[in-house]
Amino acid sequence: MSIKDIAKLAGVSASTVSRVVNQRQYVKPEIRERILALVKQTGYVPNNAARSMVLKRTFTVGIVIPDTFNMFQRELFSIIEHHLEGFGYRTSFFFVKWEPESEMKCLRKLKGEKLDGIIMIHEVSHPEFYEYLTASSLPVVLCTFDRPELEFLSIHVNEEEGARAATQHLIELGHRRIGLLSGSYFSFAAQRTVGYKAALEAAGLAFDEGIVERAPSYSAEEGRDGMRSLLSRAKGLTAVFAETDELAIGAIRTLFEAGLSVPGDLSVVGFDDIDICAFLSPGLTTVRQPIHEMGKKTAELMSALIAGELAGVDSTTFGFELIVRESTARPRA
Amino acid sequence: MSIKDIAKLAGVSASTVSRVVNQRQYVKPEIRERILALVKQTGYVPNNAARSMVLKRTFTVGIVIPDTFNMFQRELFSIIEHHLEGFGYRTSFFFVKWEPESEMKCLRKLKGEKLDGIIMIHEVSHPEFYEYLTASSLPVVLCTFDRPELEFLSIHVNEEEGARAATQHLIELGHRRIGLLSGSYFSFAAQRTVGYKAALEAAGLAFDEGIVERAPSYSAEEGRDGMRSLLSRAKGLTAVFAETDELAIGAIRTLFEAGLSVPGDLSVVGFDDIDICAFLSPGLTTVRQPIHEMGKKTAELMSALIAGELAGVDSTTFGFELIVRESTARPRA
DNA sequence: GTGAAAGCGCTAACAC
DNA sequence: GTGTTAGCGCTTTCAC
Repeated sequence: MSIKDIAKLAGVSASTVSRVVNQRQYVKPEIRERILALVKQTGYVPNNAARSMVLKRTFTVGIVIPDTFNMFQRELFSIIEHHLEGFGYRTSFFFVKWEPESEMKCLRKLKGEKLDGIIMIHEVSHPEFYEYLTASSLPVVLCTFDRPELEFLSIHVNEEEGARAATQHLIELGHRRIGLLSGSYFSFAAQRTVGYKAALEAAGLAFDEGIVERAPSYSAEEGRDGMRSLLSRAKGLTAVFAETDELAIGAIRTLFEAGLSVPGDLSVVGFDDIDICAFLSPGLTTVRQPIHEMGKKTAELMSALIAGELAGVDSTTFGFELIVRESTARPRA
Repeated sequence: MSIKDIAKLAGVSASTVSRVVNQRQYVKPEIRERILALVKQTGYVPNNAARSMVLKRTFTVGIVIPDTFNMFQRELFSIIEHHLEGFGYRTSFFFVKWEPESEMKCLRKLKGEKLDGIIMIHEVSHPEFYEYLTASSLPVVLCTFDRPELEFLSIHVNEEEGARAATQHLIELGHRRIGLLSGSYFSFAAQRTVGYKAALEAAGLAFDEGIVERAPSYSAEEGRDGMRSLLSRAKGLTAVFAETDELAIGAIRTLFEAGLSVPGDLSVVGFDDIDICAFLSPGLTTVRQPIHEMGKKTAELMSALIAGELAGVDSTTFGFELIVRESTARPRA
């Protein structure tokens, strides 16, 4: 079923069908109705490829996301997809591993799709990637991180302050020896670590590398292993700040295996507030990112960027919310 | 950067560039090298839209998935995506809500993309959807469910037997009053319920609607609420079989809130073995679907279907594995 | 109001 | 071996 078939059936030219389908002016109501009926009856849908060839745009936004995306990113991309759809854009996902070859492969795919814009929910390592993004002058929004030196618009939470608040919460409960479970690669890890240090410093507590564990990634598995390592070498901990909820979940698992109770023996705080946090037992105290607002804003920025409506378009740093559940308590006397 | 630009730079025709890019025969090595160098230097990537117009195929497989996809489905689609890529196919996701309008919108999108094949990780309700799939004679694979009456290829686990094994495990531990937390819409819920009943029957236990709760969906939230309802009206339960892990996680949350311990006061079994199960405290006893094999097989079937290599191509019912962790134990004496 | 014609970037059949 | 040509399905001038 092509536009020509519809035209033939309606006894008009393809141009007229195109006008009707794209809601243009200047079509006799009678003919419009006839065509609309035919479209409905045949189930005709225009071919996107042909359409984007002539329009030189695809109405598609690419979202680059780690192939091991976690629940936080999963929720985020659903939200972005939803809002983008509201603006009339389709969404295309590009899963990339933390490897230069995977990033370059992703870049090739990106180019082949002739996207209208690109949203990065993933920090890539290869400079060539960002160079292409800049050189292509494609609309780009970084979501959940920033590269201030690169002049891309960015949507993210105040990572440092969030981590500071999480750590301060533990300090206020009376904890003095607070372990840190951190990750690698992504800038938010470094920022959350800065916040952790700031809270310690403000309370007059010394930063101790001996109670810091830097995991290679951010999964529950890494959290479990990282906590094992921490437990074996860092004595006297009464609390742990894990830089993501999944690290926290893994850490709690290790404590469970060691026969330690949370928060009885150790308090644990996470970061992100993924859906599952509220359903764990005990519920996880964590730092909530305003994921809905962030996703909505990301889609709005992208839409404005594509439309060239640059008034009021700017990066936004969102506030966080400390969600106190049951995984934190005063240390045992 | 189009093929003509490259052709001009290389001093050859577009056809020659096309031959080189698509690795066809009959190009003088010297010219081939020149073009390859130019491609690399300019970062030229062919335009997919133009390519698929003339080839009349997109090298893209659509995956239809619920917009609220859970961790099991999330893992599954990553696996399928990975294998499909190995076969040279791109993947395009279509998120659909459990609403007729959403399904029809999805169908329109599907048509506009001119896909090479469609994988359903989601049972839709609208008959028109399946009718289109059949009428279009597009390769289709149903993954994680079946519609025997529809003649599509299907990849799924033996739901009934898995549920039977889960329930039998509880019975063997000595449980006699085993609640059921079920869901709606999807056929696996009904199948798992059948397995639950079969196990009861085999043990000479009566099926009691009074200890069955049917949630509207399958999230942890529904599990929490369903368990609340069950707890208030079904007295004397010593165990619960939840038809998905997420329902089980929510159920455990309710028990925690009620001051009941798992497995001390109640045993809980889930189904699917999503990643997080092993990291919960206590670890969740559950029925593991061979997700990697299922995803791989789905991609293989799709690839074979597209290539028209129909030898040995058939639906497969996979076996399961009962994973006993810490959420199940003998009932209190 | 409507149709004819051109062209988007690419590939394949055919000519040379 | 290589170039010329036609055409995929669509939209948009530009005539009429």
